[in-house]
Amino acid sequence: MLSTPVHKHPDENLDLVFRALGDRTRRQLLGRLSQGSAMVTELAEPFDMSLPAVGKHLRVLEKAGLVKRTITGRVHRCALDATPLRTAEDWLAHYRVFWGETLDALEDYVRKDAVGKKRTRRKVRK
Amino acid sequence: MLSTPVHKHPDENLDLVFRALGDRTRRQLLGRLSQGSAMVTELAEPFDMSLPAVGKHLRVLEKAGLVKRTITGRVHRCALDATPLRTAEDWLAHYRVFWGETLDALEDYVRKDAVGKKRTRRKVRK
DNA sequence: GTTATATTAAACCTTATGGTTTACTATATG
DNA sequence: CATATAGTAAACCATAAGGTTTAATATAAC
Repeated sequence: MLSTPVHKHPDENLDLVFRALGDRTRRQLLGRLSQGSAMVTELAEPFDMSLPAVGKHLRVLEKAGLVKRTITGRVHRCALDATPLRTAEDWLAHYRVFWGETLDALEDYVRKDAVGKKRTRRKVRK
Repeated sequence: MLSTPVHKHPDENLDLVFRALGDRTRRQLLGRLSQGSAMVTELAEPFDMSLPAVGKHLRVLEKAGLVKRTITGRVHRCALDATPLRTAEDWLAHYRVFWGETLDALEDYVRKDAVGKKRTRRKVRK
């Protein structure tokens, strides 16, 4: 199965996602995938690294839920699934307050949140 | 020195930050620090883990630039520095487009993409 | 049916991680 | 001075990560 891993601890998911992002190669793979799905060989081509190595990276991304693959015959087509990144960003959002041009950022956040959840606009207190 | 690590590759910084975030304990430490600075013993107290272990986690966070410490006598006071998180969020921001109830976002993306690549509109496969 | 292609599996290596315990150092405090 | 306190250092251990190479597997193409 392995399609969308659901974890007991919600944090476990964050572990997987952040750790998956903690590698340049994997971030590049995601970057590539953000422009469209691709088969493993295609994905591996730009890297100075063996195919199995890239395969492993893809599995890490898959386990983090960031990549979905569809097997058709002998070709595995990989596609980006960004939803876990949203969880990551949600976690980061708590810290936005601490890094600066906070008024804009906060407004931004509120706006997005309001749109996303169809919630009555809250006051920005502070 | 070690105060603010500057890395040759900007990506190296992202590696450190994301990897630092990829551990529950360290995220909890950041959470604690987000409510105010604290000395190492205080930080270690809630964890079922030896003091040196927490010390190591703190050093990981420090190397990622997420924690700053000021030594006064024998006590090391640790404080959150969230600026690297901003970098992380900036990276993530590129993917916001992919996780939304994305009509706006998608439109946004398509517009930007069209401008950027002068490419014929692709199908949104799903 | 044979060969080429796409991909994983397995075995292996090296270094990193996350934890422990047992020193050790330095600063407070009685 | 003697001792408690705050913290790191060092040595050690098990497992995970990131890579390699050499099979092995399955599908496609000739």
